[in-house]
Amino acid sequence: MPPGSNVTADDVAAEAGVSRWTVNRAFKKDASISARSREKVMQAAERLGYVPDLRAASLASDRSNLVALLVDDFANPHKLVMMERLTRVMRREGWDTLLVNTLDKADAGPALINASQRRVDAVILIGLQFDDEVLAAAQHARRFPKLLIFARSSANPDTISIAVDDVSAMKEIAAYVDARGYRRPMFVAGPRTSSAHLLRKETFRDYWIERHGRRPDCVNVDAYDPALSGAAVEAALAGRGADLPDVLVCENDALAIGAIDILRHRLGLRVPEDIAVTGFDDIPQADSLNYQLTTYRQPLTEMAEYLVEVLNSSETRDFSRIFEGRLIERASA
Amino acid sequence: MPPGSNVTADDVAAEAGVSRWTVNRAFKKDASISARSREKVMQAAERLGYVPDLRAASLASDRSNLVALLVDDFANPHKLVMMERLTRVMRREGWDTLLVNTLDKADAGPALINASQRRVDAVILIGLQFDDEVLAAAQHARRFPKLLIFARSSANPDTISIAVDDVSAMKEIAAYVDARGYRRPMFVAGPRTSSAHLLRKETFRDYWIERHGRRPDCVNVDAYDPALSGAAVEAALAGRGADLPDVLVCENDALAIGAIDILRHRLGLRVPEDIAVTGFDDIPQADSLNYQLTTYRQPLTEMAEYLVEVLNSSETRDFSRIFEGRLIERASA
DNA sequence: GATGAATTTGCACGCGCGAGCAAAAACTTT
DNA sequence: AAAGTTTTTGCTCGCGCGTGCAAATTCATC
Repeated sequence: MPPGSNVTADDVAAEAGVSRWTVNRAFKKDASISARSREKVMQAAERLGYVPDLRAASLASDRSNLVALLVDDFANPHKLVMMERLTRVMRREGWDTLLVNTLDKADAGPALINASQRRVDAVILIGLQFDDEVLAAAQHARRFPKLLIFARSSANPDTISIAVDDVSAMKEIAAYVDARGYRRPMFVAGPRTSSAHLLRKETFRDYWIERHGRRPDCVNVDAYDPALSGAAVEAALAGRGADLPDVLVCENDALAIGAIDILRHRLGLRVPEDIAVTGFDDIPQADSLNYQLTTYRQPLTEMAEYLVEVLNSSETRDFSRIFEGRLIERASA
Repeated sequence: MPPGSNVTADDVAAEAGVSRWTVNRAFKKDASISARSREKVMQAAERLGYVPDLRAASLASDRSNLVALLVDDFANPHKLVMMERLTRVMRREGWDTLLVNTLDKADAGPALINASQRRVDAVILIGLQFDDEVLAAAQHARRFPKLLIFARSSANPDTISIAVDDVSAMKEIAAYVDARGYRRPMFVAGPRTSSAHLLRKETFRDYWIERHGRRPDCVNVDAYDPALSGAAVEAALAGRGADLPDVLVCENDALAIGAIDILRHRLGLRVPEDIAVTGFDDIPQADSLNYQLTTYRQPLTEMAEYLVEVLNSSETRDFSRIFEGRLIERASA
């Protein structure tokens, strides 16, 4: 079947002895059509190898059932987990996913325009949030789609955020670390982008200041990349002699894993005996024998299902919602 | 800008004082248009927030510039690397990516139909290949797109395979292991799917039989998932007492990493002193301090660039091509 | 079997843009 | 400045389907 020869609904209509509209109705979920003619149509379609053209459908109906997934951070294994969960749930509900690699920070705007040209119904950011400039670009885009932030909280009223409560989650981690008797924590933070991104770090800091009157040490990493995290931690600990922290509280698992590798293999320290480590996300590796990382799990499936609800809804209210995660206690802290 | 109000090329044309066709030409890369009117159009477009509608363009031109990326194996970290590389290169050249989660084996057919409804110009499989049944479904699909296999060789004449030479790569690994003096290898293989998939395993086996007259042990894992790999290796080694292999030759890094974790943390063995391990793919973790995995690297960027060439070409010859990879020697073997 | 209600089917029109050609405009050449 | 050449612009028609309504058919009821 060469690319040129397109079977259209008209062909199927002729084959089945019905009108073109009946053919297309046969492929709609709950269209007004009798079982008998649907059957006839389906058989004819099968014979001819017909499948409806979603481009045309989308053009005519002004709904694409397509969402853009913007990802800028492929070094973080958690992205893979989130992609899997999202695409699985979305596909089941008839939503397709446009994967857009936001090459770098400056590229977020063009990436958004790119998606906009396909007339996506929504744009999803996973694990990060829109810069204000990007948001402005989005608003300017001719067809302003829903802007969803998955697995990150955001205070921006123009976006819908589906995430766990960073504040209460981090408080739980802090309380856990505190209760375990650790007294010299160091926070390992990811890249500093805008506003709410710092929530976890600030929450931990505030907690510690309130309880112990001291501001915990902190190290910043430029990306959620285990290799970079390791390097940053090593640099931070170099030259401190015996004055080491007793626990590294990491903004997420990607950072934690890089830190653990460095502690063990470069600094010759044991985890958790010499330095404990906590993460966030509960990526698959966190549960591996090698890391046994104490971390915090978000209910991703539940969140993904809610996200699809939001996609399916035509209301325009603010759908932002906070989910309950839970601390996963393992050997690393 | 509410969803209903669409700015079309006509609006921009009026604003700029030109015809609609001039507007659309202004957005085409090398269209026949004067610099002056393109400038006029672009400014008008900017003012109105206009971006061309790719659905309509695709409908009219019969080219979508969209490819479907079928992924079924989100447990393998290498998928993330390949996705990044592919989307990066493709986007630069104006190709968008539809990420299709092939939920399970039986779902490959429906996934293909799904993609076909968006009239993708090509379907890419990464790291696995089409089952024969799926291929049949694809052929049946009304618009038969290019079928590409990325990072796996395939003998099927209807598909285009872009990969390294599994046979020579595995021979190189085998020779390396052999030269290092290992004599009791065990091959850790991934899921058995069709035909060429077994290439690595068979190549290693044949090499070993030829050189040493013995058939190496082998363990099969149901998916490229470190956790499953660990379990399978543990089961295979249980009850063998001191009769252990001296090297695990793994079909890829995902399997190797799971194996290493088990060897170290469950069986109390050292890598490579007690048992060495080799992988395939050179995923980021292979280079981590923790694993230092000897593995085989494919030239992914080069391969992705070639893939885009294939996409851009309108010829129909067989574009399959073999690339040169190289052995990355690290501490694990 | 006639009547009204409910279901099913058919259709005019439009979604936004591209191919390919003809008309117009802008340059060259003599 | 006229004629020829090249570049630029405008336009007809069609891509395949959805919306919303009217016509036709089927079903239920008495």
